[in-house]
Parts: sequence; C-alpha cells; structure tokens
Amino acid sequence: MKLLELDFLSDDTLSAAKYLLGKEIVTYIDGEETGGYITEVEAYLGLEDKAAHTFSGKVTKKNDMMFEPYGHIYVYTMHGHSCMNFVTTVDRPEGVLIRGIEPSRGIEVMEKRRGRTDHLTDGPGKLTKALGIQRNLHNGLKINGDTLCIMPGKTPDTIAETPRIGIDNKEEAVDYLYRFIVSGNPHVSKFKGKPVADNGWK
DNA sequence: CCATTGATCGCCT
DNA sequence: GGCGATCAATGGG
Repeated sequence: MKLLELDFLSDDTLSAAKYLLGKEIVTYIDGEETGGYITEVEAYLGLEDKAAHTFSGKVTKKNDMMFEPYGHIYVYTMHGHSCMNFVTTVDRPEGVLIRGIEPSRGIEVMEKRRGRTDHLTDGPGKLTKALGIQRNLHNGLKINGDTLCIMPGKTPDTIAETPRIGIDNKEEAVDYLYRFIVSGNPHVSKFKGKPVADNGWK
C-alpha cells in the first residue's frame, strides 16, 4: 500500500487540516491492523490561538511534542482519554486534532477494544482507543513508521467549516471556523440527521 | 500534599 | 440537554 507524502504538513496548518479529510490512518499495534478514513479534524494555531495547549508558548511536560517538527504525533490525556494530533510546521507549535474517522480495517478488533459495536470512532477519545493509541506509548511517534501510517484514502465531496467543540471558555477563539468535517458523513462528533449518499465521499 | 482543571464519554431524564 | 466518572498535569501551600 502506498504511503502519503507528508510535505503538506510543513507549512499552513489550516490547509493541512482540510487536506487530511479522507486520508486513511492505519495502525499496527499489538499485532493487529486497524484503520479508518478521516472524517473530522480541528486546527490549533499555537501562539495565536487561545484554545491551543501551546498558546502561552511555554513548553511543559504535557505539550512538549507540539514543539517538534511536522511528521510527529502529539498524544495527550484528558478526562481519562487519549487524543491524537498531527504536528504541523517546522518552527511553530501548531497541529491538527483528529476527531473522527470512518472505520475501514480491523473493525472486529476495534469493536473489541471499544467494548461496543456502534459509535466506534466518532470522537477524539473513541478513535484513539479503537486504534490502540495511548499517550504513554505513542506520544511523539513518527508518522509512516512501523506503528502508524497515512495512506491516500478517499476524497470528500463537500467540506463543511464549523466552530470547534469543547472550548466554550476560550473567549474570541470560540468563534474561529477551525473545525472541518466531511459534510453528511455520520462518523463525526454529535452527528444528527441522515447520512448523505456514499457518506459524503466522491 | 491537596485542589483544580480540561481539545471527553456515556448514560440518564 | 444534563451530569458524573476519570486521570494526568499543573499550581499553590
């Protein structure tokens, strides 16, 4: 299977976030292959963005991987869940949070890891658990190594831009349209209504 | 050492 | 739509 070139992560984080929609994330963890097509992402713009973990510019034990160059992942724990970002740029602490994927490989394994058969990967804490990602093992991992790869995947028909979720206390940053989803795909946070034809893929 | 704080989830009404 | 569980990191005493 062909791996995706990672150059698109090197410069503009908002463009990289949109480009990631439809790409397939595949993990090889505990001898199991699991994966899915990205349906929902959010961009976090470091020093200019009050909602970002790196807004202060201070390096802490929690956020230090955000200061690595693109091609690494940043995994953090909150409320007992792991969440995964792709780090972007070479000189700024910016990244893209992966919030939803559409299951494509190893679905039975993901059902077992999640302990249920519905809503496997429609949230940032859910998809990391389904894919086997944990902060203590995988924070700072390099993309396209032995453990986690990105492949070309599918192409979204329509991309919708919305405010981000769960940052209601972040003043003006609450209004930024930094959340991008595949329009009509049901594998996104708080999905309501009916899925569109082909789940919104071309 | 203890209290508070989240880029959340899942079950309840 | 509300709320409790849950946990690592952080900051104050």
